Amino acid sequence: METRKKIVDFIRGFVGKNGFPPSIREIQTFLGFKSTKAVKVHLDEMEKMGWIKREKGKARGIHIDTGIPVLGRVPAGKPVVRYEYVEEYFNGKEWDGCFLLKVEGDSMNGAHIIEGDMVVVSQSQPVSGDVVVAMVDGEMTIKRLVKRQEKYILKPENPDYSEIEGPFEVVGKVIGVIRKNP
Amino acid sequence: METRKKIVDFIRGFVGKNGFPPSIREIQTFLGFKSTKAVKVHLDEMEKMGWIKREKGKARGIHIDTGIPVLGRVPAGKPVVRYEYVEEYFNGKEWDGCFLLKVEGDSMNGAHIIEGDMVVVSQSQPVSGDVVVAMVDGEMTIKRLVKRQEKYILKPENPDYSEIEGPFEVVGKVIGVIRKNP
DNA sequence: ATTTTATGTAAACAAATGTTTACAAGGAGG
DNA sequence: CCTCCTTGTAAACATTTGTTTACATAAAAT
Repeated sequence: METRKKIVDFIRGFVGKNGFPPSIREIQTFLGFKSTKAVKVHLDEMEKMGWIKREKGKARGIHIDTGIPVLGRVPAGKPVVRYEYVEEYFNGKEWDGCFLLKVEGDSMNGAHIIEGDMVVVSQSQPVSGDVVVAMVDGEMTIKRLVKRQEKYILKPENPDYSEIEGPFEVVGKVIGVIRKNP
Repeated sequence: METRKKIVDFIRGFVGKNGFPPSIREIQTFLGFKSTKAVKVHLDEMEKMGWIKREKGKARGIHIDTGIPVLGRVPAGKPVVRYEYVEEYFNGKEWDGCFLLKVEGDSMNGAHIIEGDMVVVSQSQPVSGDVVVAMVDGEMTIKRLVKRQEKYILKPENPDYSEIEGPFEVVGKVIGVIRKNP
């Protein structure tokens, strides 16, 4: 494989495993080089090409996209993860500052949110139509917030459940769903 | 806030923002300290308590759980992210080596996988009953793999679609689902 | 009151790590 | 053949960064 591809792979793996990027000498060792210079030249080039970003002078100051590669349409054949085709990585960065809540019960089945799912909750102001987490009688519940006749109500997506008009407090807005073993 | 809580918060934020952990001196500056010693003592203590892990001697060698905090049942009131209550962080590490595919169409609605979802695909051997990604006629599709009369077929969860018996190749197993704006 | 402990300052020290300079081997192209 | 470019070696150099030693201060414990 081409040296620079090897390097990005190595960095990505290293970060995934250790939580921090490798030093230049660690990359050197991985490549089997006998000097740091060649590695530095490669990194400089890779930075120029936008493959990585760096904090000049800082130890292990490499920024790299991490996360799960999002594959679009792969030109024929099995979609093997080839970084040439990856335009995007999913790493949950858009969910910074949020928290997860595990879903119990089936009241949101209609919205395709099922028991065992984890919902990503953002503590931002929801609007009518949003799925929200609300406190009702000291219990947390996930429902859709709907404005009806100048009043907000909680509407389950499952017709077996009834609407909640009575006092509730919106905790946050559901901006994502994670399911672990479908 | 207590100093050590401040430190974990800072490290977590720093890693989230920069992709690598802070140096001791950067933590020192954040805390407004005038010496690195106090920080080191705190880090030593935090390591002993299992809050963090470290690679001795390595620059920025701090390991810390990152990701989105998973809140269980919070004792009354709004679930504010207080690290005391967090036992778990979601960071997608269990999905290492997988890739994501965007779902088009509604053939998996019955399994609560809908258009726009991203499925996490593992290239491991699926068994009957698993949701899989398969190639049919050069097109990728998501269906449930079912064994029927000693033969494997692809079964959509949506009754509007028909089963596929004819030649197909299983690409991988769907082991997770991510939905961005429910 | 005295000791102990926790926490921090001050100043060096040593190791890890990024950077630079000088040079060599090999291939591409004129 | 010769030059240019790429890629790598070799050896320092400079900065960043973890570690250590000696001491100060305040609160808690005895």
